[in-house]
Amino acid sequence: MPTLEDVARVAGVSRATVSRVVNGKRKVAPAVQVTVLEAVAATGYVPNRAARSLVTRRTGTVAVIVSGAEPEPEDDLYLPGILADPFFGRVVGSFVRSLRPHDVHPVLMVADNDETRRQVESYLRFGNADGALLVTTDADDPLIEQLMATGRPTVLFARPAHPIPVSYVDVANADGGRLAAERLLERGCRHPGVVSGPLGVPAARSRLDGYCDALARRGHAYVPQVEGNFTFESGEAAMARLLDLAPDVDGVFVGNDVMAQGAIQTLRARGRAVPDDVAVIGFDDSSVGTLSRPTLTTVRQPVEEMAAEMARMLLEQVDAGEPAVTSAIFEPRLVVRESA
Amino acid sequence: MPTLEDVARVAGVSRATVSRVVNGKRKVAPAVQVTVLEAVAATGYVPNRAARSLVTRRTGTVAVIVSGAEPEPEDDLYLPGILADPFFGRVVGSFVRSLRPHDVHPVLMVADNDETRRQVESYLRFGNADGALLVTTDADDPLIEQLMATGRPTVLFARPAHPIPVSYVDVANADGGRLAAERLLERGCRHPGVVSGPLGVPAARSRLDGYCDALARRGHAYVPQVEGNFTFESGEAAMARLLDLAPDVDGVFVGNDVMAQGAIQTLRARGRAVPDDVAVIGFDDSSVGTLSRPTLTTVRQPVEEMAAEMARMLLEQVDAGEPAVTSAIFEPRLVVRESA
DNA sequence: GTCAAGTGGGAGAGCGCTCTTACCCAAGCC
DNA sequence: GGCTTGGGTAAGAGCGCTCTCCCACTTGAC
Repeated sequence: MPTLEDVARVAGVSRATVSRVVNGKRKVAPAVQVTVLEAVAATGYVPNRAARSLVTRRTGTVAVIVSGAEPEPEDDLYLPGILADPFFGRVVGSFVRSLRPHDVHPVLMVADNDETRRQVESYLRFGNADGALLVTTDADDPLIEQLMATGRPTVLFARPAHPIPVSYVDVANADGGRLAAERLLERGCRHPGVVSGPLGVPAARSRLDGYCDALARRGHAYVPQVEGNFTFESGEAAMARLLDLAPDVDGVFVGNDVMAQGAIQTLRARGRAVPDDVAVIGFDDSSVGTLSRPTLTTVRQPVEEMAAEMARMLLEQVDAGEPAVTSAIFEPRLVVRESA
Repeated sequence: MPTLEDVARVAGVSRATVSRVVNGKRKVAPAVQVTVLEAVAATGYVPNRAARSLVTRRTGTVAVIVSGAEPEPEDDLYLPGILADPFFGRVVGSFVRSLRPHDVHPVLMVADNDETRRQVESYLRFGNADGALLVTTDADDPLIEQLMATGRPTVLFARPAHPIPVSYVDVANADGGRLAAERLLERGCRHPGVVSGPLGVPAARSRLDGYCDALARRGHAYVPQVEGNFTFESGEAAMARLLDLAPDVDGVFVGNDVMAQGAIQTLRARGRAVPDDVAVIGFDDSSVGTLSRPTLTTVRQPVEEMAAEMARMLLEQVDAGEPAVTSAIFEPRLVVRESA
């Protein structure tokens, strides 16, 4: 494995000069630069990350932390639900793509209990990664505070539940609700209803509020509303309750796609055609929406763009050498398919 | 940040002794050991990975490589399909869990074209990771050979298409086909058919063969058979062809769950009740199977266990200091739900 | 022509760790 | 009693890199 020393010898200059050329730090005479570059090519030199990291205090890696409540020991699957969600892969894939051009690599960590949270914190505190990208299912995850305490740059996916000086990206959830409302009205729905996510989750609340606001502006003072918990089964059950509450409902906005599938199932079971009798709009544009019929009209978060922005923010902070507090909010988009 | 030096000073011994205690390499007098351990606790010392890695030539990280054909620039999603598959998260989550107790961390890399494959190879070749865990959708991925060439330990998920001296884990695909056949016969199916995956894919072929073999043993000399390509749409289309080919079919084994969803959709559209008129069995136990009605009976790969075994194999090879060639085959399990 | 300022390159000191070598000292042996 | 033996510790040499001096040289102004 060739070292700086080897390159220096071949190029007939000192180690320091080679280092300067490789890192482009200080001015080097063009002629020397060419010689060095040739020597690098000739020897096949690649900098040793460990050695560089030892002196620069930079690792060239960032931690991608997947966090959330401890999983239930259901079946033989012992992982936080988010890992089994296609959303996870989309986010992570986008991270990889965004970091690669900067020669930064993501180290994956899972934090699902106090012990693992502590490990993650210590990993960062001791400089094993230059920063953290946190994807958590829990808007007031204790890990957020712990990461702040390490002093490393950190960027979250989704706004934290409580005000904390930390960077994040998020989608304009309320606007998503508004898009759904407008679409339903446009289709001619006269009796819109809603199946919201758990109202303790800020995102779920915003989607609901945006939806109801938009409807109120068009004269719908009262919107029958039931609450689910983002699972298929809760979607089935919530839809059943909604039908009991408002039998004449002809359009439903559902807090996420998985629940929307459940809702459609209930509608089918009760003999209501989708979208002709009842139109359904989901949220997320997860792949389940295209793997069933009717295909699901949904509100899409630009997940890949959001993840790319997280990476960009983080690298900026890492370069600056200290955490900053910024945010970016992305506009959701209505993806019209068959269900509404 | 405390260093070995600091600990040594507090404990009143030399750096070397502290190092010995921390790494448990050579015998140290019990009394001294206690003193050192106390000093470690008092200072909050944690070894610096970069410094250690510089001298040991070990990084304490392994590359988790997701590979496959270059994705189509469809919509604004530019990622290999596998990343958006829940399967990916299950595998990766299991890696993290298995590596963590050994203080090894996974670095995620995506290789989807020649350029990125080259980068991954170079990353490993230059010792930035101690080994590689490869999850590829392409059984004769060129990356396999490239990884072998780096001389780093490598373990694959799924047997490579061509004989190559490399370690892998796999599921007994043929046994999965057999399980499906037995289940259908047990239900009383008289006219079993099959929608296979692409026959160029070894796993798809084995599933088909296992299924047909088991049926042949029970007198079903001829099994109507059509081919799909693992997508929902191809499942819909293949099922339609199968119905045309064999209108009396009353049980179908489908090469994966996503196609099975498509098949069920076609059956429903043609007025065949599932499972009463036609029973359907999928393969994978992906989450889509529980997000629709009827829920899908399927053949489950023990993905988490398989991934854990990959990690175990890799660590063993890393410890041994050189690649080895071993394999482990896991038995699939039938998960009986509503569709068969 | 002289001197100050500016520019490019070299020397060398570490970064924090491991590991080999050498040393010390107590116990065992003839 | 002097010697070996061997466990246990200290000393110090790097691992490959960056970065801060510092020196040599060029340039421009007076």
